[in-house]
Amino acid sequence: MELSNAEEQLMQILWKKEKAFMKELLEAYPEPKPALTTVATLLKRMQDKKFVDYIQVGRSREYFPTVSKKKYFSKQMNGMIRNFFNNSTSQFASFFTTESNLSEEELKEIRNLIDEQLKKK
Amino acid sequence: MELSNAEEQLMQILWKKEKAFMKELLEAYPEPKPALTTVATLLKRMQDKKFVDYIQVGRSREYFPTVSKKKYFSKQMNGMIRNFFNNSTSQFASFFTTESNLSEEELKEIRNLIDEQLKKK
DNA sequence: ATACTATTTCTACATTTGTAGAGCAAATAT
DNA sequence: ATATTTGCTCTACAAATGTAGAAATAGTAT
Repeated sequence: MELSNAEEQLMQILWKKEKAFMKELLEAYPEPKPALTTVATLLKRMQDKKFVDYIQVGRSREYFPTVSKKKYFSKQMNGMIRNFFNNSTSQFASFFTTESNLSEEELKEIRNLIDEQLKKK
Repeated sequence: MELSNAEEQLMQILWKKEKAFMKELLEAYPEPKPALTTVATLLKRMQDKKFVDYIQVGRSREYFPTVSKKKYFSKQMNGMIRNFFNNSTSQFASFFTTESNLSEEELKEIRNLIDEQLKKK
């Protein structure tokens, strides 16, 4: 089961905070903030989908993500690469390299990263 | 307005074919194929959303995408980069370079592409 | 002309999603 | 102890989505 948009937005907040109480989540929302019950509903659905869990701290719950941002992101990326590049990661990389309008500095920086990766091989 | 999942799947077919008649679209679907009317509904909604149009060819319609795959893809990518990398394309590239498990050959290939890009600057 | 075929459009309906009120339980302030 | 606050669960409801039947349309084969 995937996250809906509203759920993903809340996930972003949770990932940023790593863990948080209801109150903090609400505070983290930009205006116009949703009703507390709206967030509660989203949290519950996210728990059902196994993306969020909590620990009871005193009488309140501290929520936290059970799926790392990195892992979630990777899954999303793989989905896109599958759909748009026939599952070829390098084909995606090519497209990205030539179409993303990176600056000279950025390109150099990435080349350095690639060199480092290559060293490890 | 964004495309829903079912709509996006149909878009992929349309992008691949560039243009197609109803019959061809249906054929392109993997089993189990949806009902023809389901595809018709999706097409109509996609027309409303301005992602698809058609030309009348004789008595039948030849559908085609009005948004290129490239453009659509870029928009999706930008959304992800915005949400996951605080809008930093190079930060995304770093992550991708180090986390994507590209092979040595692929990394070299990409480095070459980057070099070519740099030459243009 | 008549029947058959291939859409198209309308309508329908179950799910999922976005949003939030009502009611309730528990902690806190007075 | 009583009122107030916090936040959880239940319930609700509109909008979006996935899916498709029924009816209308318009060529095509006979």
